[in-house]
Amino acid sequence: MQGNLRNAFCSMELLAHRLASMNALSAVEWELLLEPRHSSRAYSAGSEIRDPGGDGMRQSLIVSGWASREHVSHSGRRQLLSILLPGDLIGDPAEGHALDAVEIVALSGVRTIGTAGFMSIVNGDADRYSRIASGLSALRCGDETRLLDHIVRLGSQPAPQRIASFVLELFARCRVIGFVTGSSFPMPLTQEMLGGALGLSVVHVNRVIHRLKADRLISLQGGRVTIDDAIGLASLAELMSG
Amino acid sequence: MQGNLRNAFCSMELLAHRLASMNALSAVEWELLLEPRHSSRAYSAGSEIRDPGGDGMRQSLIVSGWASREHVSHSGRRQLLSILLPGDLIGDPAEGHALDAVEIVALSGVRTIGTAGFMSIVNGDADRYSRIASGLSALRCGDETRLLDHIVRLGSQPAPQRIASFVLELFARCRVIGFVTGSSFPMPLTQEMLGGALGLSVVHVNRVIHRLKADRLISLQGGRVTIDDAIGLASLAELMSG
DNA sequence: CGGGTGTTTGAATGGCGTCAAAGATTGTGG
DNA sequence: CCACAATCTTTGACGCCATTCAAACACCCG
Repeated sequence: MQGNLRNAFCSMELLAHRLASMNALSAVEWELLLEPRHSSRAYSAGSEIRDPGGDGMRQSLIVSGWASREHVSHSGRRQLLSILLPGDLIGDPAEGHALDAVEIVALSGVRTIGTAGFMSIVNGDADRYSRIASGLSALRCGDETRLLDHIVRLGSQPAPQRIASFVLELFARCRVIGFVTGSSFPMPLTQEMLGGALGLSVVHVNRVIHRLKADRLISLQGGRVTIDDAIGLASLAELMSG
Repeated sequence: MQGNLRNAFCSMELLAHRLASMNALSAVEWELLLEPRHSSRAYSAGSEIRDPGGDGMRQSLIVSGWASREHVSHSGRRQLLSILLPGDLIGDPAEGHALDAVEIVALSGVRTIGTAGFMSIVNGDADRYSRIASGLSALRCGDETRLLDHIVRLGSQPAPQRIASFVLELFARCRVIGFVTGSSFPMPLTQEMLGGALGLSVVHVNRVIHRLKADRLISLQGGRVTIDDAIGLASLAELMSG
């Protein structure tokens, strides 16, 4: 994987690895996935990831950077509905999934590649690309699971548990895409973004994080999280799919 | 519709009306939908709606009563993820939708009819039943939208707004299935269930409801909600799909 | 070096949960 | 039909979790 990292910014490598880890892929499928793409696009932190020309560019794959689906309420409050990592897919708003109709914002600098062509190829030959297709639907299912987890977090957990379970979710997702070194992973989220996702104020996020650090559960530095006590953190989090 | 209500307990009439209101259905599709079913099953309040024999009986349609998808955390706290009304579908847990893998509990007495056979007929002849199929996928999309709304509620709204937007959601859903008379509709939910759905304690639900009544926004009596000031309630709720 | 963004801390307020107990309602069996 | 149990609703008191306001502090970048 080391050598392939060079291609990470113009290929679907992360997606391929995620799919392969669920279902062994055929040679033809690998070929389609690793074929170099040229429809890359860059977004600066804070900008919206949209489909400017209606040409399907919203249907894409995140190859680097973090983004989030979010809802801005009438009062101006921002609720982050879900976090998008490298290797995550952004679907077509017109395709009948509510998740894909929501505004998507780049949280850090983000680079994407279009997947409209790829998707139509996969859907056009259901036999040849059956493993990819089933893998894609499994990824969707994972998105839905995270949505449910988030409801449980917001509805029934106090702030420390919310943050703990959220960090563990991000940890697990980063592990799958190979972003974990040791027991630490990058988390380019400001405390304001964390608050926006978890329904907490910036101030309180800060205080709770400090408590978690004081309890030697996690450490934070330079945009990286280190999980110092995985067992303790997990027993604090106690979430459904944890 | 009056005369058909007699059949409501052994047919898919409510579902048919929901589908027809989105997409005009062909005669053949109407025929399939209104064909009498015999796989009815009854659940008492509080019992779990499951698939006892693995014979697909979990895949069903609610014809009467209310149910909820819920998650019971390790500490015993119950979080209601979504409410299921008559005319709502329960999917197959093995079919790749996280929502259908969650425990479902009857909130009141519930009657269902199996839909496994129906679904395989629809999926087996995509041309003949295309409007039904697209309608079913639209219903799924609506489920997903409600999930997102719920995240916004739990994450960014104080108790009065949560209850207001929740009541308005139920009102809109009841209207579609013809359960609204005047500006009131049945709501067989205890305040404890409301709290479980909205992430609030029973006591606080009670207090906030009283405030809403004092403000002449809603009234409650005999398991029915009456919306006294729709505009005021909506302006309080301020939700994304409201 | 200065400005902007993000982090940290304090103090005060209030929303909401918890505990406890008393009505009100429903349903059930004698 | 009444008595009783069980469930649900309502109310008060109290305390904590979390928000808000405010300001100081660190960091990054031009």
